[in-house]
Amino acid sequence: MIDQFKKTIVCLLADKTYLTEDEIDKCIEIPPDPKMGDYAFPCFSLSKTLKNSPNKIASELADRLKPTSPVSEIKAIGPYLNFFLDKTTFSEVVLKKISNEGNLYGSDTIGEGKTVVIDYSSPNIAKHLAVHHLRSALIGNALYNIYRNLGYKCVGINHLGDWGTQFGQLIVAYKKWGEKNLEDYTITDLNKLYVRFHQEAEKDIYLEDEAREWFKKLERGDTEAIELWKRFKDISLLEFQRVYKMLGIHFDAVVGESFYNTMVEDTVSRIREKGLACISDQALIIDLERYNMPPCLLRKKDDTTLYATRDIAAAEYRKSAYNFDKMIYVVGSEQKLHFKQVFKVLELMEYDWAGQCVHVDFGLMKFKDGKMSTRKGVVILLEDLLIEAVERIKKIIEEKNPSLKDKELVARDVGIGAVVFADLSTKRNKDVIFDWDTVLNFEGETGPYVQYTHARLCSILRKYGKDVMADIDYTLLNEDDTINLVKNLWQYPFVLLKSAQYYEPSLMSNYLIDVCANVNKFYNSHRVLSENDDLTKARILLVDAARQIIKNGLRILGMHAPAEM
RNA sequence: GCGCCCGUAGCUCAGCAGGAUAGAGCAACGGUUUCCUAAACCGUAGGUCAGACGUUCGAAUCGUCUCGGGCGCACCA
Repeated sequence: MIDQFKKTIVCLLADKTYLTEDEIDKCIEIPPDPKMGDYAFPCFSLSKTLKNSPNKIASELADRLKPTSPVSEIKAIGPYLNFFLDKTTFSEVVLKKISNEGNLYGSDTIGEGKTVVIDYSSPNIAKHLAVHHLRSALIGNALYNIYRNLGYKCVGINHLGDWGTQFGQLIVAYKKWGEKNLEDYTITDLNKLYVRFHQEAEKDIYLEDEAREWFKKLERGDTEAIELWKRFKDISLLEFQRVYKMLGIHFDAVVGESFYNTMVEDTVSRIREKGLACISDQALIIDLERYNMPPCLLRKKDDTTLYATRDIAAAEYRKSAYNFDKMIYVVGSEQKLHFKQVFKVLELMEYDWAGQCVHVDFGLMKFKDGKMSTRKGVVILLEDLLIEAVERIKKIIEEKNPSLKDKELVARDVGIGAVVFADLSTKRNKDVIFDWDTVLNFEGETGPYVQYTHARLCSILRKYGKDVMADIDYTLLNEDDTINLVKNLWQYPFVLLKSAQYYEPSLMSNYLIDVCANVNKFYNSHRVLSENDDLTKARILLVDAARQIIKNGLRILGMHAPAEM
């Protein structure tokens, strides 16, 4: 979607300057203070070519440009040429558009006919989903929603870590210390085995060799190994599913690394045929020294494959299965080098789609006193966190709104929403320190704040009880804070586009905070339902539009927007 | 050692394809409820944008270096 107001200004300027529309478009800014205007054109760059001071150029342009609707005034303020929109026309265009498009407002068609594959969550099996698994799942899920709203066909893939030496480790641990019948095992039991393996392996150096031996058996299809592995996987999936459901995370395909086991052979052959591979220290590698990278390992000296090998095979498979236009890997930044290597190998294999692969990385989640580690068993389980959040919300509901219906449901929406929003509200490349108080804070810039604002707006509309009409007297929406809110709502589609462009859901969560701050300011200083019918109608339309934007935005982030809370 | 990321208020963060006086929230203090949900709103206080140099009409934003923190660098994923 293009900003039609900005477009008008660009056209006006293109007519009176030497600059192209594109060049002007890039320069146009929004002034820091709305009193200065709605859009601004800085004249610094023109001052060089015109050999005149920017202030003078601005005032000369102000004289030469005639404001035409929707522009009501063009004024030079210092070196800036500032444009004022006619408030009435502006509000009418914006509010009518939102009213007409409703749930679809902000959607775009730029992605029509294109497919984007998104790989997210992708936890290792036999371990609990813990808080540090949140980021990949939530960022990936949000990107899925963002791209889908822009018209792309999305394929969400949960690339389970269900293959690798660690399953050799688990088999060894189970055979040595497994007490119960495997039927009765839970993920907690598996986790204990895993932790125990690493404890014992520090004392017994042969344990790792034994584990590698079992993984080799697994890769060759040994019945006992497969049997155990399958059970481990079933136990894990059952628990994962429960947490994904709570979080509202959706996948189109849950396909683990093991799935590519049969394809790895062919992948390796193709790489060898291209003459890319060589043997080094008995391992099969691709030397990447020319590209300033350490080698990419395809096969260990015991002949088993590594995750890089499987990632290459998976990429090939996904290209043939989905013919994507873009493939996004939502994986922590500690794997940056890995993906750089994998993408380079795809390029060396002469796949023209290698450039369509993107690693959307994100910072580590740590505790105050260090990194979370499943190996040491130092984690907070995701499910525990979610349950705790819901419990705390329940208490607050009892306190503030005891007569609320569907308390359980609302508590879930708000409690889980708080966790989701907290995670999505910092830029993804920053490391985050997990802190219960921060995640479970429900005041200020939080998920509950956004949901609460939405609920208040719904409440007004409920009390109003009539249909919302778009044919209102737009001159009534002329106060500063009202117009600011309308301007803010107008930005939604551009925020959505930018979130996609930068793979950055936090742009959306920060935008929603901004909208809600404006809504609450408006709410506190203007009475919506009043004796004045025309004014009521006008404000109701604005309330409904704001409600719609918040709802659309929350949906993008993967959150619910309860009508009451 | 080499490479990548981060460093903005006491804390958590926004602002970073250079632009007009560096913004929020939390915590602190003070105020707002006969009125649409006070999970809200308003106000006070809080800053050498890690530091230095450079590019520029202009730098929190770009470049170089230093310091501090994180991550990665061949048989784990």
